[in-house]
Amino acid sequence: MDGYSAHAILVEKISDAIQEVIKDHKVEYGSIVERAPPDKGDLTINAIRIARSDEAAIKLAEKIANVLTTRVDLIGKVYIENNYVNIKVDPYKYGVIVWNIVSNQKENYGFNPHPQPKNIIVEHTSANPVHPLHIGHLRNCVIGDALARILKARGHKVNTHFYVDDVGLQMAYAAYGFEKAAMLQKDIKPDHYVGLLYAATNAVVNVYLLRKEREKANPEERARIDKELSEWLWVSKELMEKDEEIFTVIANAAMHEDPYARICDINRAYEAGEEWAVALVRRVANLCIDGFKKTLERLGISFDSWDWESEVTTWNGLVTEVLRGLRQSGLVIEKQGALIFEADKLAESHEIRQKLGLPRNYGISRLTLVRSDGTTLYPTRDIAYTLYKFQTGADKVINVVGAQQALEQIQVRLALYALGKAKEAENTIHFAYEMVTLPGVKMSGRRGRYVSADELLDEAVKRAGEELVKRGLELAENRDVAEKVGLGAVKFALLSISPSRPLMFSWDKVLDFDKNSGPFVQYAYVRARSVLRKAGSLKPLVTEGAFGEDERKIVFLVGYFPEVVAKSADELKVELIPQYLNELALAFNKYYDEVPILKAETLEKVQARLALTLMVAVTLENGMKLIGIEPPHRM
RNA sequence: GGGCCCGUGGCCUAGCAUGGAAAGGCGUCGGCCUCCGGAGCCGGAGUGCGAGAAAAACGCACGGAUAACCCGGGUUCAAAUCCCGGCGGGCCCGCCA
Repeated sequence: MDGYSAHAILVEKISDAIQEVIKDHKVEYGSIVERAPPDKGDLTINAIRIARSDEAAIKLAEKIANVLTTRVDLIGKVYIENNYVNIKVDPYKYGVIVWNIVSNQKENYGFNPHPQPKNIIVEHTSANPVHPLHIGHLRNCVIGDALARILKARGHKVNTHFYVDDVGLQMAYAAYGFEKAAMLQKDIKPDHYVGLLYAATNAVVNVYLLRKEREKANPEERARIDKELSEWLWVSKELMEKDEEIFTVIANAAMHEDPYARICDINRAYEAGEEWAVALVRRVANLCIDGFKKTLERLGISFDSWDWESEVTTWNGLVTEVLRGLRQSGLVIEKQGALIFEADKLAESHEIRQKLGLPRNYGISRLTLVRSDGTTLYPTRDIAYTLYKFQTGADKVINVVGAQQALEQIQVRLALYALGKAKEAENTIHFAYEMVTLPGVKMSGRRGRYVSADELLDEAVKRAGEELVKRGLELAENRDVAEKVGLGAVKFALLSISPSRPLMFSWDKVLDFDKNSGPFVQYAYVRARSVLRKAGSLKPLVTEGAFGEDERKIVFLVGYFPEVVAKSADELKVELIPQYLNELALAFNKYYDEVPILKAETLEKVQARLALTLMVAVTLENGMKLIGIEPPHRM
């Protein structure tokens, strides 16, 4: 059997058959054949949407129903309800097609190539190498990874990139801390170590700067400064409690010099590529990245490319080129030695707004490109980086970046326009996701306040292990199972909520083991595999009349999978996959409960049901892999 | 001050681009293992008082319970969905990233 999607074949047949009947009506929307709600069959056609009036809809529905019953052999039953034509597939005739495609595709089932595949770069995670990955990054990471996998399953050529933000003040802060405290030799995971250095330096320097500012401040300003100061003193206290030694060493060092001046010097020298600064900064950054890689490896997430900001934007002169181009655009002004890009002016153009999909009144502000001391700012380098991505051959660039950065992402695209890179601007997509918030506290890397990804994963695996023990499995022999289940729970939870929705973190939400969860899907999969194992030498086989009404829903759902992949990829909706998997798992669990598989009355029935079970197992497995969840063999 | 995102049963989450039957889960109550793995499956929707042997029905009281689209307008045959105006929560408007 050719083809990747039985569902597509089915829908095409239905559409062809009803062409004649609906040709007098103007159909303004994409698909007239939709999925039906539960208990209304498999597919549905809304006659009123086509006919536009009640009486016409009734007649039209009848005509459609007639045509479908007589002309589409894959359909088993058609009935009209409230102006809807509800359709049930013929479980056997349609099931054979689904079975053939699944049998051919096997571990690739779900692969559903786009007619025009593209070269796509997915940039995600891209955490600053100054602290460990925390829950927010984890949301980014898990979404980005799944997105890349899904786009590949849609036939696109995908490259994942991690942008290492090694240029900028934040890096210099961490480097300063490292310079002062390197001799301490802490025995902790390197990124956590760097995180402590970074937070301690931030606290020390902020207190230093605020005190200095306070001396020359007038009374009103003092009130504000005192407030900030007391907050940073509180942060300092927290950090002292975490690691007194680190904090003290950095605080002492800062008493004998101007720490901020030193930090700015590190920043300037690093950007200029001076050897001493490069050695210092790279040591810290690499320490942190070693830590990232450990976490990522555990998550089963890897990158095709690690792009060092310093290399791909600064030292190679690309950012200088960008600045030259922007100056020529006439949209750059100079103010006290700093360069400012008038993004707001460019955004006045209706045409550009439209092309970039900006809402009419979206407020755009100016963007400082270069500081008075000649160093560049993050968005400036980001413009260069975006160009760099296209230079490597990408048709499309997807940036998985927090929604807080929406304005910056738009400014970058406006800058591309100013540079005459309209195509690049239009093919740069900000895939925004909302923050993960902790109840009560505000997460902040600078303040050392975060729940790290490592802690979260440890806790998840620990809880999964406890569940295993409850079910009589020895933990010692099942560490890998606990790992898969724990991580599966976390990933599923992070993926099933739309990225546009803010996520209030809670252990219960992220570590769910009930329905609508990673473990639930894994469990259904394990059951299916277990049945197949028990079948021994009995092979799955589909013979005449193999599937009946009992199998209909599952046959339909399995056939629908490649459609979900296509939709998920084309609309960049990762959450469709976990939703689908939950639905299939639910349907299979029900089937498992109600219908005997190995004890079916005839050999043919047993083999047919094994075939169904195999299809479910393959689909669940492939679906889980699409979102980076590992299917366990037992649990 | 301007802008962006979010607001769906007690709680969490789909649905909104393309208007047309509001879908899952959690919780709660009650069932289902001589069966292939129970991390499962199926079903239900309140409480108190009165009279009464008891149940149903009934009456009274409280409640969101044939339980939900933040509120108010508008467009439409039709609005959770589109438009306008509010409200609530988050975020952004930096010579931070």
